[in-house]
Amino acid sequence: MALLKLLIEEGQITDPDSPRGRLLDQAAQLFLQKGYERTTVRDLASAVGIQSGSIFHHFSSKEDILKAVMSEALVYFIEELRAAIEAAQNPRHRLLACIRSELQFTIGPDTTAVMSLLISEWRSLSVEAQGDILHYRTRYEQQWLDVLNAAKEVGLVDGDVFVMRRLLAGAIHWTTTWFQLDGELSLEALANETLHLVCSGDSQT
Amino acid sequence: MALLKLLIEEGQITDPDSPRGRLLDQAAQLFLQKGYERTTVRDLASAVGIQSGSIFHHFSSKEDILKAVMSEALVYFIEELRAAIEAAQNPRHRLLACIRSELQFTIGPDTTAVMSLLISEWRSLSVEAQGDILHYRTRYEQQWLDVLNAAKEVGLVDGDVFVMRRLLAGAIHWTTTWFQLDGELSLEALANETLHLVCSGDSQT
Amino acid sequence: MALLKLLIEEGQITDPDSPRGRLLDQAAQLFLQKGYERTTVRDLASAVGIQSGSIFHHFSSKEDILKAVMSEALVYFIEELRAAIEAAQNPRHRLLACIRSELQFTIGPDTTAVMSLLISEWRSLSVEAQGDILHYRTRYEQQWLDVLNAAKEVGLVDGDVFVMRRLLAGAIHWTTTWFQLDGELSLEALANETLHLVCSGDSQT
Amino acid sequence: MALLKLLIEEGQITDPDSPRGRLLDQAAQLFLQKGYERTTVRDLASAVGIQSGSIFHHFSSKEDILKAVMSEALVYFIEELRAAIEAAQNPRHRLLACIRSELQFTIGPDTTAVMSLLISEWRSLSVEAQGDILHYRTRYEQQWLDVLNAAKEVGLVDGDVFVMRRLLAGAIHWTTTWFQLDGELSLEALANETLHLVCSGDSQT
DNA sequence: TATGAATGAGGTTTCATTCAT
DNA sequence: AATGAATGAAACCTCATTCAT
Repeated sequence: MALLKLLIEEGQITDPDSPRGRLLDQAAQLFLQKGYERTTVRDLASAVGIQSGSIFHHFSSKEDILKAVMSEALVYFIEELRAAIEAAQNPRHRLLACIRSELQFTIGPDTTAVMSLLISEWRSLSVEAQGDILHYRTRYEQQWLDVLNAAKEVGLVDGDVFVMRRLLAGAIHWTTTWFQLDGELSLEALANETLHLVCSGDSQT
Repeated sequence: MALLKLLIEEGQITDPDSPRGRLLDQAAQLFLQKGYERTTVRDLASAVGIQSGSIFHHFSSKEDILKAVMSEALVYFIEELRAAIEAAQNPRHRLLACIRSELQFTIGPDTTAVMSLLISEWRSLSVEAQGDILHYRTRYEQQWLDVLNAAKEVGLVDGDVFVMRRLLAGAIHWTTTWFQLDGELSLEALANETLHLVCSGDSQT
Repeated sequence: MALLKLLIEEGQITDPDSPRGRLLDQAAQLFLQKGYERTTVRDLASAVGIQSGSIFHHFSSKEDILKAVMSEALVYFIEELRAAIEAAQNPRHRLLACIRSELQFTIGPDTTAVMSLLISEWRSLSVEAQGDILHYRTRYEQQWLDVLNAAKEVGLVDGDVFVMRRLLAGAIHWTTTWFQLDGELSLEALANETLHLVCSGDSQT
Repeated sequence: MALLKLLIEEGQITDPDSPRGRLLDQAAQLFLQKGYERTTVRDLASAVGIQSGSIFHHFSSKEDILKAVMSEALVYFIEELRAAIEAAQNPRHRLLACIRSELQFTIGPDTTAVMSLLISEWRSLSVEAQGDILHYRTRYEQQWLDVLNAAKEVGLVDGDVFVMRRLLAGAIHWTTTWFQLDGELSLEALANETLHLVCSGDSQT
């Protein structure tokens, strides 16, 4: 939260109380609910309470909105992940922090829409736009790989770290289709269960 | 393959050499490549080499095509999964058979498009159509759950089987984003690696 | 009835038991019910129990069907009207015969659809086709005018016979919107009431 | 005229100088000339001088245009008829007022298209739309019936008023097919002639 | 900044008609 | 005579985007 405010102040993320920010929020919701293509600029405008023409004072095109949603989400995820990793004290905790953070992004109350969009609407971007966003994704993934490599070096996990990252990514992203935050399984428990997928670990230090 | 021919003869799956079948094949490819919404019926018609109006002799609407792609795929997956399970000789092999089959559907050369569509274009169906297709999905999932429950009874896996199925589903479906059939990792090796995610197994009987 | 058979034998009207005749019958029903434009060739084919392509063995176009329905109806109406006039014994009865006949065409059980079509779908004909059919209409109207002129000569009616014919035509055609054959008012009573519109007559000889 | 302006100011009828109003005017002309089905939205758009897509800013569908034409016409007819009846001083004059008004709607220069449409394109409305419009028609007809019943009470006419109304409606509507405003017969004379159809009148007070 | 009417390209779908079988 | 798949023009309608106000 504090981190989010900082990023807003720095101008890296749009203030959610500004018209542009409200637009981005609603866009994330609607794009996820109905899909990018099936969401019309009019839908979006009326969700925000403005006229459709007015949207183009804030964004140059509909795709520009999707790009902004994605890139701002990634900026935030990158920073949040960095902070979580830094706060952890050993390779195992750092790996758990990655898992917990990504689960949080995926199924936590505030970011679930944008996280899912990154995956579900990737093809809705033009090739050029994909290139722009890929930049951010690479930076995000690099942090995961660093943590996994470190875990491998101390024998916490073994096997191909690329494959491992991908199996984990799949398992985590998929939670969006079934996990209920208010269900019996807590996010923390799920994070632990997910950690066990890759490190059949013993003591939980 | 033999199974596929049987289903075609029984009329449960459209003959891929018929006009309707060619349409379904191309639709699966295009819907996956460009997305359902961004694929126009004109695209589809020209991919098959007919006029756009002619499509509506075979299907009553564009959505009807997507429904047919999905339901025929599921009919095939259900039968293929059943056969694979029946051919396996113990709970461990049956679970491996499930994993291998679903990996095969996901990244094997013939079915990858339709398997991915089932997930990526689910929201493109109207609610009614979703209900129709859900029928098939439920039958498919039930086979997985039966196998996982049997595995749990003999102590092969432990934990919540629903959660386990879902983590596995996520991991497997995600392979579509990264796995290369002609890469270093074989499908069989990946299946084994995936099995280890849930059963930290011992003897590989 | 006897007259109808005669006309069929003479080939002036298509035998209603032939495929062509069944097509014409159904066409009249459907064109009236749904309108010519909203009736598709497929509707028509399936009403008759054949395939849409087969219709074009009997008629060269959809409009050709409408033309045939109209011209055959007029051929029959002309002859029926002539017979009714000839059977009547004085100017008053001849006028009543005209009224009764036209009411019969309009609301009688067998001809109501085709009679209404002549009016409601007139604009659906191309200009050329209108010219063709107008021929028949003129012959039909001439018989009315002859009877009205004769009635005027004996002082039965007065005023402009053209105007009178048109007021009567309107009143009679309009019955199609409200008259119930099985209601309280008989067709004969309605004919008499209609006659009174133009000849405030006395004795009902 | 004054009445029309009032209704426009009240918002019950669209201002004919607004884009929507121009659209309605042209629609009435074209629907009558070519028929609703044969009039395309492009025809309509080009008659008004806009692009076909722009029509859908004003109406949600083509049928919506037809509905609006009909309901606005009826709103006007209802009010005009009411005013005409109120201005007349005795039952005979009130009946004449009804006849004259309806003749005016039918063959008068401004309303002839919409009046005819109400009859000729009724079947082009969906069943639901017919229900909506029927509302207005009923209110219009009730005024006629009230006047006819009052005329019957004072012995001006006799017979079934429903039948009488329908014979009159038929005769009046039919004038659209033959009456020429600039011909020998004046509208006033025709109104009187029509009145005589039902009340074989005496003194012409 | 905001509006909202207008654009115009392009989408899905319809349907009379053709023609090889 | 009949079939029914295919045609292809044209229908209604959608929607991102523009622009005068």
